[in-house]
Amino acid sequence: MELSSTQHATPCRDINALLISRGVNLTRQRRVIADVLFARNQHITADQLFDAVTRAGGRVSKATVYNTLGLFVRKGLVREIFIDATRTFYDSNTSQHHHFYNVDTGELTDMNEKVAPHFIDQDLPQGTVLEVMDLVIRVKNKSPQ
Amino acid sequence: MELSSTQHATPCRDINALLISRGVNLTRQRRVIADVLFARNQHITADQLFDAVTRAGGRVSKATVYNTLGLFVRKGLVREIFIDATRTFYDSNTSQHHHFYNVDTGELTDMNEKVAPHFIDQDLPQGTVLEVMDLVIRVKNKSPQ
DNA sequence: TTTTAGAATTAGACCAATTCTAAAGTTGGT
DNA sequence: ACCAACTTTAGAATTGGTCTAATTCTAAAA
Repeated sequence: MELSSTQHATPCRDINALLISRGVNLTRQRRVIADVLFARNQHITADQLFDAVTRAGGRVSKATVYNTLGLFVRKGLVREIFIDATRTFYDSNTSQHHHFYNVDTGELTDMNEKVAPHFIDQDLPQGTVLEVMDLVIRVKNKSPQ
Repeated sequence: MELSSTQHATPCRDINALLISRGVNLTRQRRVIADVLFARNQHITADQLFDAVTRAGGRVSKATVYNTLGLFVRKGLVREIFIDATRTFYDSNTSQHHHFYNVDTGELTDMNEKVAPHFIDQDLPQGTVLEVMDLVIRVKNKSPQ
């Protein structure tokens, strides 16, 4: 176990336990991906995650990053946020919350609980149940007027 | 002006006026695209729109469909809805409303006004103004118990 | 330990949606 | 009619992501 740079002091044991508790089989690749991903709450693209994992010295292919993110989404470990056709983010914070997206800067930020809408999550279309509620408020920089 | 099939009895004059009023220069291609698009309220992909325009006898390239949709979005004539990395819909109804997306059927439907959330659209991040609020509630078919 | 079967990983081919390019065609103002 | 600016076009290129088939790993049994 050659984990040289210990810049993110994530308790390895906890992440292993987390993965196992969600029915994810452990592999070296999944561990290093999870280490980087869950080091902190963040919004990250598959590509950025691949870079981050690579920089952290974990040798993992891009396909595995995609596979693993897909798996983590299915297991409820991360949330997928579709911003547009070329921007899919993964949010390491799965608690129910919403987002601001700044179209000028490309920045994605969490919405304060207080600002978030209150919903009647009944009244869904006949014969359907809620999967996930995605609210993205697109904002732009105030023009310097 | 060889408009053979008049299946959608959209008043041509109104659509022309609409485009002009939004600062869109008129061309044959933009007219036929608008005719098909605004024939009714609908959620349509660029590809579906290309097919529909082609079926209606309007000879327009796919690049023009993309260009024109982009233009119409910028001019506030249609709304862009990003469902995932491979599904971008264009909504010919620009009035403020939200959507249900059925992940099983791929169906996108309008949310009833009464169900929609009520927002405080203040409290946006510092220095930003609202661009557009995108709420997509993803639902799935109720499993047959 | 070895074996084994299923699961996971990989590189690279592939795919679909979209954008780009540069040449040709339109348009509206004069 | 003429011109400059704008628009359209086909096809190439790009991008984000998925698929494939061969290889490697894992964990449990022998």
